[in-house]
Amino acid sequence: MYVVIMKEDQLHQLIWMSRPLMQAAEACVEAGLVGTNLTVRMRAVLEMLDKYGEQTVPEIAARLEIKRQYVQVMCNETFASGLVVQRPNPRHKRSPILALTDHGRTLIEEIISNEMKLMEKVGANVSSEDISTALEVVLAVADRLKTQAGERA
Amino acid sequence: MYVVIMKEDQLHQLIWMSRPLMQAAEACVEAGLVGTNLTVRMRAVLEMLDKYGEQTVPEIAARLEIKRQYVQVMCNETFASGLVVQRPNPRHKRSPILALTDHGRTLIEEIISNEMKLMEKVGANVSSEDISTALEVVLAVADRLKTQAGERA
DNA sequence: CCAATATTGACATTTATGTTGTCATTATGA
DNA sequence: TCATAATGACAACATAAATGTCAATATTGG
Repeated sequence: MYVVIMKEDQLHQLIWMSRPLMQAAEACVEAGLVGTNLTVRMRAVLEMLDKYGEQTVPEIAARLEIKRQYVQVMCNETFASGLVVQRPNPRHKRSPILALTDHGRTLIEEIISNEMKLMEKVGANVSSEDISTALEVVLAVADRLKTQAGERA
Repeated sequence: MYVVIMKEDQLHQLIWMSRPLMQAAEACVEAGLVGTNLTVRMRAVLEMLDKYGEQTVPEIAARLEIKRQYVQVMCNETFASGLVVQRPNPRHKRSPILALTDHGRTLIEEIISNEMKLMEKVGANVSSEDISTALEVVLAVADRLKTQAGERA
């Protein structure tokens, strides 16, 4: 007898795998941070600055989709570490632009480079095509779910 | 000029989509619980009982991969709601087996059925094949990441 | 059968990751 | 210029979960 696994069941399963996936990913990131004096949230700030360039606290908050008040705390910590400098913001005098120092850039790029090496291992026996497909699916599904969640709220 | 997006970058992106995906999914689940007097964690307990049959608190904890002490709290709440009964456990006298009441079963199956309807919407323009592929990729990646995280710790 | 060991429920404390609310201080823009 | 918005700073709260501990059983190897 065939057991037909319906599309909806698979989608449900896919979506609920996101939690263990995230937890495993965070555990790996955390492991990669040992010895750097960085916390996961400081790493997140550095990553945003490296990926999208220098920016203000509210901008980072928008990208991370978490409240600016909390991002403020994260950024203050990161600033205190000396990996980031505050530069005057021509667009808003009270809100400095955060930028990586050389040390900060070197550090975050090294961390991300190590994470990429981990990605090589993790994706070793999965084809590029399948990863592309998976990414497309997940992006589409996340987008739809967000819309739905927004509508119901 | 072509911009070649490397496999590793896509995998990295896929993995980090798990956070927003999870958040959107949880928001949808929460929205579906309005009017039921259920919390998200009570729903999780009911789902485990519906999916894997009657079981004890430590068993549920193992499946959810969270500490038994917290699952105990979740289960006590659920028990208090009357959606679950405690049955004597022949294998361990201090640890009763939790089982859904008829009302509990009806309720959780209705909730999940509604979630499945949401899945239909969300997956409307994604093919079954692509969803299968995505699920396989995500399962494989999560598994590998867990192994990695375990090894480093 | 009994002693050593493990399991479980119950409870208290602590931590991590945020959210929400508020205030004073600027900035901005009509 | 004046109403409104944005920002940083701070406090309070919420939630999910980990951690530690205890007493009461249960289980199991000798």
